[in-house]
Amino acid sequence: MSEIMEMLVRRGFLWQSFEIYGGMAGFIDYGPLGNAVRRKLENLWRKYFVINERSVEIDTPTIGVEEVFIASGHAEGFTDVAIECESCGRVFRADHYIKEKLNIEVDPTIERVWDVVVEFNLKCECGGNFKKPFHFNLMFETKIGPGKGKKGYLRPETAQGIFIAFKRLSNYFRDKLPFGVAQIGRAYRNEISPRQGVIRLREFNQAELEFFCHPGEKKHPEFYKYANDVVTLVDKFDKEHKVTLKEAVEKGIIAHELLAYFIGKTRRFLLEAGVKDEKLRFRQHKDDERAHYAVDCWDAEALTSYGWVEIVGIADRSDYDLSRHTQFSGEDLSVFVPFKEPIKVKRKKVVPNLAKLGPVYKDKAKKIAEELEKLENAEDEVEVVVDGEKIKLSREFYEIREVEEEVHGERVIPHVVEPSFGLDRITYVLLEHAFDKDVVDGEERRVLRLKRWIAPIDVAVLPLLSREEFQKKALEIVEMLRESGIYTEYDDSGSIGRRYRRFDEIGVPFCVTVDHQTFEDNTVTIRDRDTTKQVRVKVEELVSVLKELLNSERSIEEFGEIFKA
RNA sequence: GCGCGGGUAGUCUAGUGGUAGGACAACGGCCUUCCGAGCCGUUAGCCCGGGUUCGAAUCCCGGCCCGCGCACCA
Repeated sequence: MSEIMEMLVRRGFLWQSFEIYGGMAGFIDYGPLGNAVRRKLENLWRKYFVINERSVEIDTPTIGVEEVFIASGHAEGFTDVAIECESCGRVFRADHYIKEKLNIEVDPTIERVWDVVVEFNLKCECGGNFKKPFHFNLMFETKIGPGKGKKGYLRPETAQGIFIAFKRLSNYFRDKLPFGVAQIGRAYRNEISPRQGVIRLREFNQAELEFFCHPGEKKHPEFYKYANDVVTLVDKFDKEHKVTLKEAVEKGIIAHELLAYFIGKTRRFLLEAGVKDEKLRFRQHKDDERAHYAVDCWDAEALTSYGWVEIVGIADRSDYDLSRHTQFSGEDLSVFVPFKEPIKVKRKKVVPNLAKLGPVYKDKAKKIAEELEKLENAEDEVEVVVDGEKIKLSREFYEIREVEEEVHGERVIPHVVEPSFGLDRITYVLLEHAFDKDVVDGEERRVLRLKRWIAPIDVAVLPLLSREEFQKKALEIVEMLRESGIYTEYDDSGSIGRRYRRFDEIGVPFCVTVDHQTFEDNTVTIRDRDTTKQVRVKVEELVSVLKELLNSERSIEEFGEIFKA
């Protein structure tokens, strides 16, 4: 295990789930410290992608009924079977491969595919033999209700819950595009081989924003905020660019402004959380790498000990999901978009001649007229269907007129741009990027240089000596800090140096020490995790000073004289 | 899912068939005027199951987990 993972497990950030039963790959527990970091990260995400966006946050079930994933495309081929070559290792979708090579339609079951492979002695393109076929759908299946139950799946992304509820959400926004809907929650993928610590999990935390826009207006009014940010981009041809987002859009590296906006916003978010700028890049998916729903996709990637790791995916899903759910549910998921000015449109209109229709068709004449009016255009003879009866009408029963009409808007299926964040991976990246060593008084020190605001514990209060009067005073200060909402720990075990190291290792930004001078002038020292320097401040000012320090990256030296013991 | 290598206290590690040992950490005490000090004491371990054997941490089989490579990652 890497040094950082060893520390994270030992000190209570996270560990493997189900340990006492032997563990299970792909699941982790967040311990006291890791949970605090992830929660704080979630709140920062809310600040960026909900509060400071035209967005709302919802919460939908983690189990979805089968229909959802048939429509979304996730279940497609859940009975599909894959075959893997034992010499070159390539994997094929079995039914497709058999159709292509043998022109045989085969039931996609492991048994049938294997029969065919054996019977026809089917080989890989490289000449190698195939191993026994296996299923490759990665969704967890479940049954809803007793008995046979209804088939459901654990969601592989939070996004579908948003698309399903689109009509309600659009109504909430009074059908005004653009708008965003966010969801933070768990998602599940039954990975074949979870690896790399927390990087690939079977149950993981996502924060997703679905930002719905007019297909012709993939822009954002606040793009100017990030337009001049210089970002590292790797395009789908593996070409690296260090350019401003404005240039990237102008040069066509990024397809449109809205994607560029979210790349910029994502970058600012990650930097504020503590991802190192020099270890961050945005990489465009290659054409064969994109998910079935995406037309363009940029990943934020962070450099870690595992290499470059995808931590955010920013995809243009176009109208894929809403169209599919329209098609499968029969509900109209389009939005009426009014034009700024009604436009006048000339078109041909079929006008029934009731004076002729009436005498001939009697009581059916009215219905025939209604059908005629629905027609877009007409030749010299048309056929309409009334009450199941086909009726041919010649030109004398209607006129074709060129008319000018006012059109006030159009119905569009919105497109959606989706920034999707893997919170577990980001949390890990923050911890790894913060993990550091330096030398203090000739001895190596491990220190977790988290941004102050995201540290799981704000302050540790330490009596210099484990004597009763020191402990009593320190505990009074602990109570004072806790009452003011500062997450405070107390520790009187071991020498002062040992305790400083303990809190350095888990990233506590400040230690407050009660020493002899405290009893003379009611002052304590504040020690800075990153520099190990100390300043002396009055106990009365401690809360306000600490709050200011915790909400900024200001130096402790602004708040008191440097104290040298 | 395939191949290779691993799994001994909280962590790191010694132990190739015969009483499971150490270091660090943690906890209690003594000491102690600021950066992993010292002394005394305490807690705590052979991944799980089966087999071979008088006897298994050790050898064999299966499983689980971890690392690396391949594949997968919608």
